[in-house]
Amino acid sequence: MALSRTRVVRTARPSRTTAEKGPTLQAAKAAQTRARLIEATVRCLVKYGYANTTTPKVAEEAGLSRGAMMHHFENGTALIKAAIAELHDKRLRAFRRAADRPEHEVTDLVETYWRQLQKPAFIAFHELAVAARTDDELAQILKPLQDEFRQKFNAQAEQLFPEWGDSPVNFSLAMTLSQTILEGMAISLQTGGLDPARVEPMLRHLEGQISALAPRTTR
Amino acid sequence: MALSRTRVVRTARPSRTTAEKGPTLQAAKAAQTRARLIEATVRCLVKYGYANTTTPKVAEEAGLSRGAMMHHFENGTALIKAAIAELHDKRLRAFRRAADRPEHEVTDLVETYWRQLQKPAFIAFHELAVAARTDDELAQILKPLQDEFRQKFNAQAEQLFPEWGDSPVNFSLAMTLSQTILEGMAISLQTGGLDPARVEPMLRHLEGQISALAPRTTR
DNA sequence: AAAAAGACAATCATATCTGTCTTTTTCTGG
DNA sequence: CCAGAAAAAGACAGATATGATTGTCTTTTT
Repeated sequence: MALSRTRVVRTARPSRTTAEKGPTLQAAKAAQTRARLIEATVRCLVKYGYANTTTPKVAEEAGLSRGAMMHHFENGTALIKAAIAELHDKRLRAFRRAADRPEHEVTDLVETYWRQLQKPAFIAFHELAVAARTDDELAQILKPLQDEFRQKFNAQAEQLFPEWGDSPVNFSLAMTLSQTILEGMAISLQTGGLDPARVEPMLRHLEGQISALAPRTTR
Repeated sequence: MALSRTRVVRTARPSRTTAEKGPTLQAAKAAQTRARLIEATVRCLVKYGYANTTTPKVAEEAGLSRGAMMHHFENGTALIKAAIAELHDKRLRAFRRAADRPEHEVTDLVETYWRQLQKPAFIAFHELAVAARTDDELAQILKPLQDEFRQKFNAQAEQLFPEWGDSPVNFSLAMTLSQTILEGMAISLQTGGLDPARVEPMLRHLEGQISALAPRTTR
């Protein structure tokens, strides 16, 4: 996609006259089309990778003409930004949903996050993260979101297992361990050719490690 | 770079008549130029990423004209292939060199591989691995090499610490654990925004884990 | 010294992506 | 029912990468 090659200072579409009248009606369908375009963008990120996610490809994936697409997102950059926001919200939403479940085993953290990482959203996110390494503009968008995610990840875990508050060192280690192993496996599974048979043993080992690091072994 | 868009069946350069006479001549300078181009390619992979590693960029990085470059590597694909082979050999060489050291602590494996992963070669390799996910041709080149590396990695470790031969389950786990954690950290350090302060504790924890998995705790 | 081969440089033609602009179609509300 | 705005489609020009071609100079080889 190669974020923004030109820096045009176009005024954002004025739309809806000056009188911000009724909340809206028919134009709510526009939101649906925007959502469709965003989903298509994510699909393209997974199928073609960031570099080959071009505006024609996204339009085709969404079943729309490129012109129509540019009507909803004036820029290819705007599309990527919207997709990133959507991806980020989805990750946080899925996490909060999982945290609301009644039962809370210490090792649930592992299983829940691992399931997360199996979804296309993570592949798309990693694709963006890799691209951001050599794309400053992308990096500036992504970096804060990554930090926020890790922070909320830890906050969620801390809230879920308050008994860990006494040993922050162990907690920090358990978090980094979980994130590194699980994300590392997810990436290796896609790119590095990690043997899928090795996944289960690793998950169990990680669970054992976390239990060992926990102040009170819950099981 | 977008590996090979056209499939030309060009005959390989005949060169040096039929009589394979003198083994060398002054045209060994060509090899030097080829090496320079390959190094430039790796540098570009690190600086610009795979997608933005274009033939003009490589030529510029090497201080050569694009035409001259195309003389040594008829294809952009050929250049990438050569760079991959070089990267692979370098990884294996560095590993064998480390294995030849006199002292062999169990945890040396961790330190050695971690040092490996800090070098640009790994960044370049990961850049290629990610691109290969959505590029079949690249994947076909890379996959066998990745498998070979992991196999030799394990073989090296097995040879270095023969006492592990008795418990293959633990050995397998230790290997996967090491590779996943170290590679995961290296990637997160570049893309995911892993806090560098977390690296040291993780290394020590991993070393502890490996020692615990070893049949005889060497220390 | 002549001829052949290699190294290097410059240019051309094609394809694709990008952003912008113009035109057509489809509503929606007075 | 019809003017007007939003949505959709299409057309266009600028930029860039790629492979191929051509030409020049240097270094071997004969």
